[in-house]
Amino acid sequence: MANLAGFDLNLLRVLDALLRERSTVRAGERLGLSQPAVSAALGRLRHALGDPLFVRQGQGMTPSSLALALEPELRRVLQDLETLLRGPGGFDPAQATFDFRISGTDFFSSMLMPALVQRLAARAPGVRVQLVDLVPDAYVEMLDRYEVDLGLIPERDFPAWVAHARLLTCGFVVVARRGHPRLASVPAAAPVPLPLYCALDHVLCSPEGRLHGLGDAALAAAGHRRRVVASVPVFEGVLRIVAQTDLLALVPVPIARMRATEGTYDIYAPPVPISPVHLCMIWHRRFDDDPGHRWMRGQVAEVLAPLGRVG
DNA sequence: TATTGACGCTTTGTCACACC
DNA sequence: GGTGTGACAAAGCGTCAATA
Repeated sequence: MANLAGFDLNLLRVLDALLRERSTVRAGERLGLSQPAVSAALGRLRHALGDPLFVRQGQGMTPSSLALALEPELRRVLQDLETLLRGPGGFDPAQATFDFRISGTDFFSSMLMPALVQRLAARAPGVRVQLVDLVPDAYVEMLDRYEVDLGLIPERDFPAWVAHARLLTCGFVVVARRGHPRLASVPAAAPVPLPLYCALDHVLCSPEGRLHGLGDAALAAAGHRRRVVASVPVFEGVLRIVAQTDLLALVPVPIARMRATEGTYDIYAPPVPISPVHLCMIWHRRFDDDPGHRWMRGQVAEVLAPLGRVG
């Protein structure tokens, strides 16, 4: 392995870009270098670390086991270096250049990303933001493994090393396709009669692929049950299914309202009270005082603030 | 003793091209 | 379509002497 005295630390940025892109062409684009420059840097990395690091496979580069093993620590070191070089309190969004990964459902793809991207373009053009799918039951671990910088999930208990802040409280409504034959006598926005609600089939959004959710718990508390016949991992899919079938769905108020003007479905109140969900952002405490991270948390909170308590 | 400028070597970049 | 390599150019860096 290399020693620090003779090692060019810029090579770590190249290794990071190669691990992210798995291609010398795309790594070059990410770094602002030509493909041959990345190839040469990879050659120097191979020599310094005594490992091939990447082997060519088809039209891309596959990392070696050593490259994969280095990845988490490499990200941490680069993050620390950025923080160090930025200096205390010296964060300037207009000059900042970093990537920020957020994990969340497609709720945030609709309710957060458009406004957030617009903000970044105006205030921090060098910052790139990525919304990545929630990996079921691994939200917290992804923070620890440097796979995401921020998680957007329903509030619950978190480990001590996870910091969190509540963003909004979100109620739920029932949606059904416009012209649903069984709901003709139910006025829009009125509660769906409980017997009818339980008699109809349902679709729900579950990134984990579950066939039960909040609605089932609320019904069970009232001594009733419904039949969920489908689940999809995104709300967009739920709304499309609702619009094209006789299924009902329970969806967050902001999502329902956002698409209501399209006229493909109507909105009703749930037949039983559904406890609102507190959505929060979570991050690793090692980023508590990171100026860039703190600034991004502020932007996310500000974008979602107008939704406030909905429903 | 610290700073500055000249000089030369080394490193790293791009371009063009061969190869897989 | 993508990677690796040779030729060449530019920039960076260390050394050394001159100077304040």
